[in-house]
Amino acid sequence: RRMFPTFQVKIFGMDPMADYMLLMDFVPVDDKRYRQVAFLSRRYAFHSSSWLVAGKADPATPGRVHYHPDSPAKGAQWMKQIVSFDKLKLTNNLLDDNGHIILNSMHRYQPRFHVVYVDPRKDSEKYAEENFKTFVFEETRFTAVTAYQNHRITQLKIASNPFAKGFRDCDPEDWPRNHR
Amino acid sequence: RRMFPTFQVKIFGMDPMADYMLLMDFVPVDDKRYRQVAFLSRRYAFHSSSWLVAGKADPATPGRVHYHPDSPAKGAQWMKQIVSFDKLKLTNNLLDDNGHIILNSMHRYQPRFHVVYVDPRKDSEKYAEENFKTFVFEETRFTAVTAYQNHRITQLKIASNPFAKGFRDCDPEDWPRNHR
DNA sequence: CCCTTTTCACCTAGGTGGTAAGAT
DNA sequence: ATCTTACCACCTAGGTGAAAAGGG
Repeated sequence: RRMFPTFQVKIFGMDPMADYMLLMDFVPVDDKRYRQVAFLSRRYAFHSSSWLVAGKADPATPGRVHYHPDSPAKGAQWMKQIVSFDKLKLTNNLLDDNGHIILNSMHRYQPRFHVVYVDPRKDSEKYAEENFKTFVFEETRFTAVTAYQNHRITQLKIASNPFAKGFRDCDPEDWPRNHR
Repeated sequence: RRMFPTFQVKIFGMDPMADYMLLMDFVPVDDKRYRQVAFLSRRYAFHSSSWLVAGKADPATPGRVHYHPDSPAKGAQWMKQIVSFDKLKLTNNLLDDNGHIILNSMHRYQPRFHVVYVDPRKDSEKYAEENFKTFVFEETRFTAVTAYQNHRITQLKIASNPFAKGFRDCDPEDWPRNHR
């Protein structure tokens, strides 16, 4: 499924006339597997708001990368507006052949953003190191799940993802009019 | 609206490692404007199956071009499968600002297909002429209309365009089973 | 009369969380 | 008990010709 909210960046400082590839990958934050504990009251099940360490991380195949579908493009094009990775999809299927990013459920991940300068020189492979720059935003870390473990996350997504509009109690557009 | 059926080409003979831009444009077939004649019976209106010349063509602004959205891409990528221009859209709105191809209704057009080799040399502008090749398939000529003038064209489109499935009398998939 | 514009029901295509059943 | 899978109703987004209304 798609990652939501979408990873978005505003880019400055590129050479407007040069070509760049933009891509993302995901690295494990730690070597742990997590789990949730549910409290059972007489009538409802609640999930605790924090994660417990459940043991050592599951083995992972080498991480895939996701190229932004507009790659390659000129610096001017990338800088013109916010770059959105909304086509990026995550899966827990180790045998996936759709090119989606494979993550282990109940593990913590750090999204990474990479910029590759497309070097026009013939022996560009030699300069791979210097034509490559990685950006990490720690606030984008998350725990991968197959089902939401926290009701407030569910509500946040229902409220903000247009495709989940069918689960909203009331239309946010009407809120100022119908409520006070 | 989209052009349907879609213009599609199978490409051979490119340099697999070189970059190419693929694009289309439309040129008038002649300097004429056409019209239809309807026969009126007691109960129905019929259109004749041929076009009458109705005068000299309307003035036209310089034709726009449509770049295949995958451009630029490597020769290997273009040759791998049939290239389909299904995103190309036509309009009769002279003030269109969606980048669609502008055509005059009731005029005849010849689609053209162009291949541009992206020359890596610094002074590539000098070689523009030789890096450019145009292909014309006369069987793709058509008359632009705002409403279909021929019932068989309508039926052909309803039968073959998935988006018009709602107007089909019976599902072509079921045909061998439900009919004989 | 002939053609164009606008709106509409009906599709394709695909992204949501809910839910129930399944797995360990 | 905890997590995963498969399917579903309900959305977004947008491509169809029909039909009615409009224009010259």
